[in-house]
Amino acid sequence: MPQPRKRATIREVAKATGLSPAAVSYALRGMQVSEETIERVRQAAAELGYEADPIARALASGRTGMIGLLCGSLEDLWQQALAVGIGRALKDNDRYALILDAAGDPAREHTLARQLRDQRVDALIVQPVDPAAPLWAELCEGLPVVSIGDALAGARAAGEVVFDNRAGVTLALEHLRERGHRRLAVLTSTRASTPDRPADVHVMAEAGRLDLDIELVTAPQSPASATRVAGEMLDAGHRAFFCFADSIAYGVYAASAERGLVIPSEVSVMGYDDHPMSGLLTPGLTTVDWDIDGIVRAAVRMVVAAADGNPRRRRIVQAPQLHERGSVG
Amino acid sequence: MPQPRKRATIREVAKATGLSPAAVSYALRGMQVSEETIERVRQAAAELGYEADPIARALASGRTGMIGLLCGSLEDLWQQALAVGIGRALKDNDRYALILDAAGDPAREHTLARQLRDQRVDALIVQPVDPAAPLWAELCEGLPVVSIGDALAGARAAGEVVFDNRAGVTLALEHLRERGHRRLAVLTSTRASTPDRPADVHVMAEAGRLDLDIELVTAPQSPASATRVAGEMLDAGHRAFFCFADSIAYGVYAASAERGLVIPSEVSVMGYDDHPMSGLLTPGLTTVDWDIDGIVRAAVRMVVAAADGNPRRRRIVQAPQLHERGSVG
DNA sequence: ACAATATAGGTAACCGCTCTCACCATGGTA
DNA sequence: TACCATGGTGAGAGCGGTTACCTATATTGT
Repeated sequence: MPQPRKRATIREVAKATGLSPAAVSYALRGMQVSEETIERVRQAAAELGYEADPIARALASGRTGMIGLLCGSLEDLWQQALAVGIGRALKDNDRYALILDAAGDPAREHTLARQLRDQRVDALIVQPVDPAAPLWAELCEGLPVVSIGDALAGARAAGEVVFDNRAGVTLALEHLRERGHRRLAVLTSTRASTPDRPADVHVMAEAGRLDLDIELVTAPQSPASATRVAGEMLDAGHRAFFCFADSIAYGVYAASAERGLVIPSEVSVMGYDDHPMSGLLTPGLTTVDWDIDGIVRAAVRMVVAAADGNPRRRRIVQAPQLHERGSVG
Repeated sequence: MPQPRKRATIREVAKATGLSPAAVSYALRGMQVSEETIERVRQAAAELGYEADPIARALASGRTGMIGLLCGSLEDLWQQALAVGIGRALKDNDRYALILDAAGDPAREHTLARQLRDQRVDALIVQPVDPAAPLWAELCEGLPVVSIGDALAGARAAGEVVFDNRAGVTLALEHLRERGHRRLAVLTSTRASTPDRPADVHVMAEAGRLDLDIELVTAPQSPASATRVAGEMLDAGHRAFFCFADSIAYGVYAASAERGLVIPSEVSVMGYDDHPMSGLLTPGLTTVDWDIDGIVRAAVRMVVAAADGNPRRRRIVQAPQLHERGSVG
């Protein structure tokens, strides 16, 4: 049984002002009515404590004013930072975000994405776990989608901020090579879990080019669980790491400390993504930096434009930058 | 203009099965209809690709199945961890969370809380910025609210997981005192920003009891900005810190490193909240631990029960624990 | 065999708002 | 004087479900 809603409805406001509900609706949104009527309605609404019901509004108009944000995996600190940044930026645009977490699971991503569409979000920002899913093509029909990270395969996205991961990988591997590391442990995250894992493929290709001896392992993104994997690699004799997320690199720090190994003299660590924390560690984590503020701004600008009905349909390719801080010896 | 929704409606399913819309509605929710009919409806729904529209459902029933999560300030890493944990735990309960961020602003908290209510969330978890706001009393009428952190003043909450901050403060200050620190810089967070800041008051009281010389400063919760404040205190000669959030403590680490000061031999740092990262630093951050998993479990259990209509109305007082890791010399 | 009770499903009134469309004053134009 | 834009306004039909209430039919008790 619906709980007793004591709130005023638009009909009561109509009655109070002697207007029709329709007129009130228009007045409150400042359309098609005279200034005088608007003022009268405002007054009455304030007195009755009337506020339009967003659910009813959504049902009738098909719009909500909300923007969906579907994160790939909030376990990753960088993605957390991204989500928080986007939330704040949207707030500055008088929009508000509905944040959901796919938890790295393509099936869940599928479910939640449709759920957001059904919630009538005006637009969607997504950091796809599986950018190749047919889902996206379906979703992009009738809902502006802005993707961050990878481009959506075969879908007409309303905007894309893609990371040039090939360049990022090259940057990282070349840096490690220059510093004299030939044998590397590469800890990839579950985030790059597209079917064929293009980033991993590129890692292998670059390894060939640079004459590197690589062991590739999948690690969970949470620092705590990454510590275990990192420990195993250290015990196996690895001393140089390329981690596909800064939060994984934190695990290498912890595992090294546990074993009394010093970074960077004994162990070298390279991160990826540049989380705000990375500069605070000792030594600072050398990492590949994606300009998180720029990404946030670009994505938000695109999504707001799209939600307002004028999509830019632009693709911005984000170039990586090597941020050297001293964790590679 | 509402975009063309090509989706099947309940009426189409009714037509296809030769039943009334009502019967279909019941069947899909497994009430009042025969097994056979249910199966028939399922079949037809699957064929038509029918899925109930959550908005329409919410409008008619006043329920959504969603649980609102209103965070005090997602800038704080600990609160991020809490939010992620709650999100996952709710997922395990087949519930899904709508996450919003008050950004430490009471006014925003006010707006968003009402917005969540208007969104018809079945229940609300809140980490109040201002637990004394009259808002809560209003909200608790007709919506189960579970609060984490502080108790809601004058409101009938559906559950409370309160932190015994007095005990936590005492624990921290006594530890620092035992280790021989008499002059302390206390960096409080904006999180405890209730009008009278009870935690701060207690700090001063305990300082008196323990004969401590305290300087109390407000610091932003983001590590990067906390670094600046910490630096100023270091430059002013402070060498012992009590930080009211681990993320602030990270700032002390960074500021110390910048100045070539070594923790714990030259600088002592005490945190508060035990973020997952804190164990990964070198040295590990000594902090006051709140058993985040326990909090998540308790809050989620309460909120799910309340959303299902059987509120427990319990108050759990969370006891702090000193987690010594070596950052206090 | 007949009243009493379940049980399945139909009817129709909502939920609170938006939006199309028809209507009605105006005042300017032919 | 008749005619047409013009722009404010009201009526009413949805939006896509849910639910209280009611009617048949099947089941049960005596």
